[in-house]
Amino acid sequence: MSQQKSNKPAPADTASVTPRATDYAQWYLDVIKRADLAEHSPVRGCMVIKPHGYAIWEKMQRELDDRFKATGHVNAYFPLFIPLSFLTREEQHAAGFAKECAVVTHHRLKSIDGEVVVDPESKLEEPLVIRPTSETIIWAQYKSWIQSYRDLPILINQWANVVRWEMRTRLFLRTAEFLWQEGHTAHATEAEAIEETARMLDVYADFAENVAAVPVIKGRKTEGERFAGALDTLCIESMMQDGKALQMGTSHYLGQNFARSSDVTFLSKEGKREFVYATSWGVSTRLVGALIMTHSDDNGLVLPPKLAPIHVVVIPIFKNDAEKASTFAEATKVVAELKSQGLAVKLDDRDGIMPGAKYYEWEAKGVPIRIEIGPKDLEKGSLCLVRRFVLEKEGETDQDLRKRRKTFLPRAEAIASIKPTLDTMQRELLERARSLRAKRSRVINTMQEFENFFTKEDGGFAWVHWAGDHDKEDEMAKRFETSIRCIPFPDQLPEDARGEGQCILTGGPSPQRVLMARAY
RNA sequence: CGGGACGUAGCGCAGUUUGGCUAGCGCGCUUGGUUCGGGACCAAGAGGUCGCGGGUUCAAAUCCCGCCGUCCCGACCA
Repeated sequence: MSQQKSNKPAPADTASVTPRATDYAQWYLDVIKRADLAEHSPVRGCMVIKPHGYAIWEKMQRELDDRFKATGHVNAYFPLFIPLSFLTREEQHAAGFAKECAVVTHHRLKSIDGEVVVDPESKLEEPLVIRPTSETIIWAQYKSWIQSYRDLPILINQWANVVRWEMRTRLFLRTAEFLWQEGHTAHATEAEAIEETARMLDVYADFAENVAAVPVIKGRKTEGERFAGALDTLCIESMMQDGKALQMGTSHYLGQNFARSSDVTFLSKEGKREFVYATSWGVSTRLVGALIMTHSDDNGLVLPPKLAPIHVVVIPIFKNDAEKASTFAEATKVVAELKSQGLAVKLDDRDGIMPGAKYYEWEAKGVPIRIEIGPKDLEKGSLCLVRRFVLEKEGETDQDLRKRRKTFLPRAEAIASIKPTLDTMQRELLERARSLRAKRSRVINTMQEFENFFTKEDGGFAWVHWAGDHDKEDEMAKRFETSIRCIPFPDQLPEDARGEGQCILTGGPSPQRVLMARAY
């Protein structure tokens, strides 16, 4: 954890790779700032996503969008404003979002004595809610699109912003306005909709693990944590470096609730009039927060290569004009060769900045590989490759770690090694996150163990048998600040956590363990 | 929305208790020179509605009132 006295961070030598939980919130903000990802806007609870942060989100969008297309979905766009009466059609849904809605009530301003105010004359007949999610407005539209089973399924995704007026906000994790994608599908049968719900959860899990290198537990929310208006909410849960859980994505089976409240019916093959079955699913810019809290270290952001807007940064090193000319010439060539391999490469040709300063800067931004090109490399026909991170070895000092990140290779070999190295880094990040999660996961059989785990020890993921009801869940939440993150699918349980047992609270029979943890 | 802390140059802060000279410091920025393989140095320079509004006073960054914002802790949550 770097203690910053000025805006110059502590030297990397003093850094530890896994930040301590107590300072975690501060560390998190520090990484965001140093990586230049985002900042608070003067607008209440809102975030400005800066170019580097947005570039990462764009990479995520593309990876997700490709997967949506591959599973037959198409993109569309629906309005930002939801008439109040639409939102309240589905009772539970409205109740769930009631406390966090921004509402537009007027449509005009007026100048009174040189001061611009809301014109009271311009009051809307019906208030417009700024979408906290789009189920209601989309289903109002689907009504006119669906008459026959031949119109189904509708498999639509929307990339949009939504607003939820949260009391307390944190950059990327919870902001008043956030960017996301929301899929809204309509089906003729229950089975098809349920299948879609599971399919999209798998898409999210695939993205999380194979692109973001964030290992996830797939499971089902308890009744209390279920999406407002859904019959079933599936989710992926991941563990951050401080042991807390983060919900990374949800996929809801909505049954016929929204079809019923918007009166969307169709004629089946058999000529029967039925309500349409629905799903919705979404992930948000919170994923960027997950990325930061899963991989980064005290030197700043660490990006999985698949989400890195820049794969390689090339830094020429020189002492005089002659050296500058020769190293730049070589650097330019190297950049071109790497680009022709389809890599995103940046040449840092800024003048008057010490090479060391550049190293720190690009490391803070999470660029996976740095290539240094100096006179010695030109002489030897070699390149100096430095990886953003390598897997730590037991008892290794920061100095050793740093040395091990650096390799000198003959030029051709170096250039050929970039892609495989990126692949390795991608794999190792997932591996590292998995092993951290394993270290902080515990099969727990008694309340005493549970209490120790979350009060005396650092806590993490607790696998416990649970048969308590809703109130008992709240009780646990009050006592330990933990919640049931999900009821995992059976194949998601660690080997030693499988099978039936007794509830740690009531002693009643429990068919399987659930995942309990503190959460963001 | 409740409890706490804070708001002074792009960033980090001192100054506020006890009102008083032209509002300071470090980093960053600009220019020139020397530097350049892990955060350079010297010199000169630019940069301020002291969060906003009102009040007290000969005089307010400093005292009083109101508002706004940020962070931390609760309740709410992707």
